[in-house]
Amino acid sequence: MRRLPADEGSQAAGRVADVRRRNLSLVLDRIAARDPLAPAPSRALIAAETGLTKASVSSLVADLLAAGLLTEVGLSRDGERGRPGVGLALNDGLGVLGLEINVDYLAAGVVDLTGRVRIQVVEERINSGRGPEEVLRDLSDLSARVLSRAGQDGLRVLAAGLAVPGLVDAESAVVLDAPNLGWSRTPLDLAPLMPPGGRGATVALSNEANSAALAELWYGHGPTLRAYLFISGEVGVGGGLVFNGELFLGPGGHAGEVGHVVVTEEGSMCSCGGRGCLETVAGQEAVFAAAGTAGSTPAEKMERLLTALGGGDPAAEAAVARAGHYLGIAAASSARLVDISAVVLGGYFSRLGPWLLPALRASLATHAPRLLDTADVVLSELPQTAALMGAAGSCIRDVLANPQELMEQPPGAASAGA
Amino acid sequence: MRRLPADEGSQAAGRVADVRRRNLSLVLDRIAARDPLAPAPSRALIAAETGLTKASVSSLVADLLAAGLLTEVGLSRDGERGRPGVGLALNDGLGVLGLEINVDYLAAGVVDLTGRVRIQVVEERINSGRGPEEVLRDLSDLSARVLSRAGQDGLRVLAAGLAVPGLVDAESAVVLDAPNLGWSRTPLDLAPLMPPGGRGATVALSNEANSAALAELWYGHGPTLRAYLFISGEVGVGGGLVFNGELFLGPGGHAGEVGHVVVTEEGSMCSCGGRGCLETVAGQEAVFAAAGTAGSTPAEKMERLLTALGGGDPAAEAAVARAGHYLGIAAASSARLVDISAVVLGGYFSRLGPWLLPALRASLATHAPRLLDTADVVLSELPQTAALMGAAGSCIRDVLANPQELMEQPPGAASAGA
DNA sequence: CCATATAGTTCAGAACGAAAACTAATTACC
DNA sequence: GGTAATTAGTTTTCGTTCTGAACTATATGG
Repeated sequence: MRRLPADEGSQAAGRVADVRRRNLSLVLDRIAARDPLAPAPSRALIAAETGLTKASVSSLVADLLAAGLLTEVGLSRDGERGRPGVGLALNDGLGVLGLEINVDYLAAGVVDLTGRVRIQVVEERINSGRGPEEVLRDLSDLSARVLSRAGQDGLRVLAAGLAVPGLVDAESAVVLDAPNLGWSRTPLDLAPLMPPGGRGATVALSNEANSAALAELWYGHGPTLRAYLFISGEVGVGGGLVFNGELFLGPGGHAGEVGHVVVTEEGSMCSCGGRGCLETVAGQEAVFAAAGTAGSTPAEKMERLLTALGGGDPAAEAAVARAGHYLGIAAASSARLVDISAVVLGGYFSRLGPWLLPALRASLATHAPRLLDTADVVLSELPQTAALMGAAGSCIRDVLANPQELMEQPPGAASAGA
Repeated sequence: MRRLPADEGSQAAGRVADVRRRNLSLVLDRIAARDPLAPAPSRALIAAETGLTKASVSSLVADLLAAGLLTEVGLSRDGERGRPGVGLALNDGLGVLGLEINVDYLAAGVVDLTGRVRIQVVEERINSGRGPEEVLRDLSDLSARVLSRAGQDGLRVLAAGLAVPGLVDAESAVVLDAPNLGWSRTPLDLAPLMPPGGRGATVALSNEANSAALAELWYGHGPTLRAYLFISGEVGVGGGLVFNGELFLGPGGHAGEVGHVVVTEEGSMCSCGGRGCLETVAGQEAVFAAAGTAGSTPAEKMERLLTALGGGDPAAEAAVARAGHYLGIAAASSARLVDISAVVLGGYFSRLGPWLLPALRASLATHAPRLLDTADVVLSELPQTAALMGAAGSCIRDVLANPQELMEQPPGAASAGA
């Protein structure tokens, strides 16, 4: 019986040092997970929460302070007796660069370790049909502007992430298929986008819907949901599956493509070559066509559709309800296959909520009756640049999960790029 | 922003001893993953494969030998120069009990640590409609017979697993919903089924399709597949998702319910209360009805259907092709949502292969055109009791993953149950 | 001022894997 | 047959990490 190579090396030998890495990350997580309004946790509190001894936490915190990841923020007085604890917080002088290429805009921003978007620039620009070199040049300019402002604000930028509207291979930084940009099997030269002095070798490439799903996890409804399917309505219909606080990418990295779930047997041809995909009945083009919405750009059509809906236009209402119906079918199937307990609608779906949700809920009730007892359908409340926030957030999680990489070189030493 | 309780304690503090547990398990895995025909690996080989030092492997193996999990099996001569290594193998005097309750039979068996089914008894008996006490009593008798034979064969039985055709809550040993048995929210008293002297507190309860999917992983096509959806055709249609050598249960433990993926908008009512579920068009009843197959039991109908198919009966062929068509739609949707690269058909589907596969492949080609380039549709070759093997296999994996539990008490000491 | 309570540090101890030196067992070659 | 070469496995020493207990530090309450 032949076995796959992946079978062999899947597990690495455990070393004593791994325990340190895990516990460093554990301490950081306890501090990062804290509600910003709550008082900053002390060493003693972290010890009690994690099960580590006070001695261990002191040692771990000392390392993290030395690495510059944490800062001590005064005494935490709770009015109790005894020595007050010293509050610990993530160093908000550290941040990561988030980048986004979308069909009709480019965006760059810096998010600090606490998750606050400190700097953000969006540039409207139709990118569909433009070549990757051209687009990356523009993005690089935007990035340079943002990084310059970050320097002025005293922010050290550690890593960078880029979200694009298409399937990607993150390892090799290749856009496998981005029909709405017209890119296919397009390798991206991301090295020039890497902020100087950043740790790690390159910019993390991700799918836009996946990143938006993660933004929802960290900055949106995520903390109240255990498992959800994020459905992103842009020109195409993308998605992301989040389970237990983690994005589920699947073995090949392409999970969550809910836009190509089959929802109707006799559907029209999809850009993926299939038939009956959700995208063919709930994508922007399909809805605009069904509603009879005219306009020169997607944004313009969207405004007109909203106007028509506001005015009670029956064709518009029917078109959106039809999209909701099929979204419900896709959600029902997804819930059964992967056991999600919520659906979050993002992108243009979130603006259509009042007209979309009734049909979606009715459809769910028909096709997965008991699901609505425990599951929820909610609208995303994140801004347009959710994908940027998610791409940055991934980098932040990465830093917090591997703090030792920052500890090897003293925080003052700026690396000299080759 | 409210956070879920699960958010808090999800990570446990790392301890130095965890490294030991992980490495013990790593060594066991290297030995267990070995092809039974290949020579038994030596300490030195394991060291080279795992990246551990020879000293560490020696120490780990010494513990595992002392715990009775491993045995030394003579010298491994490869004709090379140098001192020959001592072959290491799993102790085949240790086994686990696998149990299965199905609609028309009960089964019990003992599988040893190497994965060989050493003892197995199947008792045909229609269980639908019978109460759980009655069924468990019969199963207990069967189990006692099997355990007695195991004792005669010198097999020590460490743990037990039970597969049932329905949704389960494994933690609380409750069958949430097993429509084909007529059980709903039925707690099972599994303590009496636990083999005396076994480690662990109770019998692991699992879903039959999930367990069959795991049996496929360990004893069927699994080793050659990276990620697959197992679709089990019994009275109902069940399923299991396997990624990277692990069953994906989803956050609530109910993932893989492919039988209730929506494949047709205007389908008939399903037992789950929904409409258009795969089960309503590819379940046994639907296919028998469409084919016009008569008979008093499902097994009898199945034989007649196969006879009709063998004779070229157009109604039978059309009925099975129709099932294949909808299986293809479900597979296409699943592939997009969770990025599987193969579909394995089990249960009664595997016997219908020649008539099912062409329609299934055609349907996949229509709805997910590029998928067949990289993905595969294969038939399970496992016996009827695949779920039993999978339930036992889970227990074996559990033992191999936590060998320290066996090391605390010397192998001779039989525990006295309360 | 002193008892009490809580926060945080220091230090010895145990568990573990890494590295290197060592012993053991076999083959190749003269 | 004897010796060098080669590979397997063990022993010893060391560094890392967490734990637990003792200790210091800093607050409140009378």
